[in-house]
Amino acid sequence: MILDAPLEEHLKIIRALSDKNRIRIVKMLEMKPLCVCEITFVLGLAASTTSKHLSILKNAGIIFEQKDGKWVNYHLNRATRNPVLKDMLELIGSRIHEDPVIRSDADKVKHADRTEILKN
Amino acid sequence: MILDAPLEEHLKIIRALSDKNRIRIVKMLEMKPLCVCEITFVLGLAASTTSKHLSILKNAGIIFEQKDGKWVNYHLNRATRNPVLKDMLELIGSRIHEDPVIRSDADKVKHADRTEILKN
DNA sequence: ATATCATTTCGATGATTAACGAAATATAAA
DNA sequence: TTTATATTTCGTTAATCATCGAAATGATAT
Repeated sequence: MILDAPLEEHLKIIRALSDKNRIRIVKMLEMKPLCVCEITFVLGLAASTTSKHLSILKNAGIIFEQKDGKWVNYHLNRATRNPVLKDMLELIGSRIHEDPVIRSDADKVKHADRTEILKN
Repeated sequence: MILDAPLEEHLKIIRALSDKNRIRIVKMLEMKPLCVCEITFVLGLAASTTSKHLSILKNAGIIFEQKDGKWVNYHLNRATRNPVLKDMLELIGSRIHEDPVIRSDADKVKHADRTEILKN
């Protein structure tokens, strides 16, 4: 895809990643694909808010969705050919592991599956 | 500098670079140090607005200032030891040259010095 | 078909932010 | 010491944005 406004395309990606909750989502999806309800559970937001964040990330090409019946699973777009996105994902992937919020999120992702969430 | 909240520090840098005019500033400073009035001239903003953008970039460690009499020259912080900033500067530096806005800015930076600006 | 559950869309609200012009600050020139 | 110039600070305004809850949509299970 050749663009005549690379700056705008850069900004779309950078702005999508300029929000704390959206970075948390990306870090969670690094572990494995997750459905909206799992992400909502970990972030502690309203489902509609999570959905909005996901649409922003999807729109920037950072994640993609895969429907599975009632659920919509979101995946990190690791296979992107967009070099800017590639670089940004690498940056985020390699340098934020030790943050306490990210650690705590990772723990929740590990020990809570979608069936368990449904009980609450 | 060791941080206990790497996520917040990342966000400070990413958010500083999530604005079109601030990316334009960074791209201009890649060429050479510039004073506020030169940057203001190229961006076509109020001087106070430019000053605010510069303070955000400075606060994120992306640029630094050097006073020269009446003028304040801003420099790109190329020598940073912050790996996130290093990566972000590389990303912006290597991939946005062909944008028409950036090209036009570069042209203005090349052909207009601060003495010429003062005439307007 | 009806009820239930997951997700998205919509409309409203509060917070953040980019922008401006005017006033304050700082430095240099006359 | 005035005057002029460069920059920053301040207060305001308009736009953007994150958030919520309610309603709409889509899919499964009863």
